[in-house]
Amino acid sequence: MRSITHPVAEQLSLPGVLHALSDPVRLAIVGALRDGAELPCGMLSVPVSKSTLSHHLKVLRDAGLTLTRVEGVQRHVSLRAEDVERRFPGLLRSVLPHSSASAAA
Amino acid sequence: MRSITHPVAEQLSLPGVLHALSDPVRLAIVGALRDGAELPCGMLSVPVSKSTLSHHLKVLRDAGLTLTRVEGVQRHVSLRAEDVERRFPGLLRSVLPHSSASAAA
DNA sequence: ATCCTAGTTCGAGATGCATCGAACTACGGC
DNA sequence: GCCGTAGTTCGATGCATCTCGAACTAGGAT
Repeated sequence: MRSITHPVAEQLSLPGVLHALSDPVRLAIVGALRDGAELPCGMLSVPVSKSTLSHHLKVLRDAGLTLTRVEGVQRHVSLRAEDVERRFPGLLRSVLPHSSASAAA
Repeated sequence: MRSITHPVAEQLSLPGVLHALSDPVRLAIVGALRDGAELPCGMLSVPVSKSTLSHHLKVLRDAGLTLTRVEGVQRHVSLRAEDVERRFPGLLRSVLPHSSASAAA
C-alpha cells in the first residue's frame, strides 16, 4: 500500500473540484461528511463495491476535498471544509444545501 | 438543424450542473457570460474549434446553465442565472468569484 | 502462527467525453 | 439565384472514467 498523499490547499483547481463533485456517488459521500463528520470508509453507505468506493475516495482525496487519516486497520475520511472554503468560498454551502457545510469552522 | 430545447428550471440536477462546470473551456464560457452578458457563439474566445465550441454550448444548454436565443443567422447565449440561483443558491457566485454572477437579478 | 476485517491495487470491460475536420443547414446580402 | 457567414451535425479518434471481481496488504484478535 502506497502512502496516502493530499494536495495542499493552494493546489486545488476549480475544474478538478467540480469534477470530483459531479458524480452522484461522490456527492453522496461528501454529503455524509458534512458538519465535520469523520467516518471510516466502511460506514459510507453507497451502493457500489468496495473497490469502486476506494476509487471514488481517491478521486475526492486527489481533488483536495477530503482528508484520509489512518487509524489502526481503518481509514477515517473527513471533509477539508476549511481548505475548500478558503479556496472557493461558498462552494460547499451551495452544494450541500441542507447543512452548514462546516465551512465557518 | 433541430430545434433548440432547454430543460425547465426544476429539472436541473446538481451532478449535471457540476459536470457541465467541470470543464475549463465551459467554465471560461460561463465566466464570459457573467453579469448578464449575452453573446453570439462566435464572440466567445475559447481555444477550440467551431464544432467543439458547439458541443460545449450544447452541454451547458442541456445542463440548464445557459439559454440560446436565435437571432437571424446567429445564436445568442446567456446565463440562466436566476434559474440556477433558485435551484442551487450561491453556486454561481462561488464558481464565478470575481463577479456578482447576476444571481441577485 | 492463523485468521478475520478493512481497505487498496490490479487488470479488464464498457461507456463517456473532448477534440477535430468535413459535410451540412439556415439566414442574409448581392 | 448565388455566395458568404454562423453555427450544427456527423463520423472518427484517443483518452478518461465507472464499474467490477480477484488478488493483495496491513493491523488486530485469538
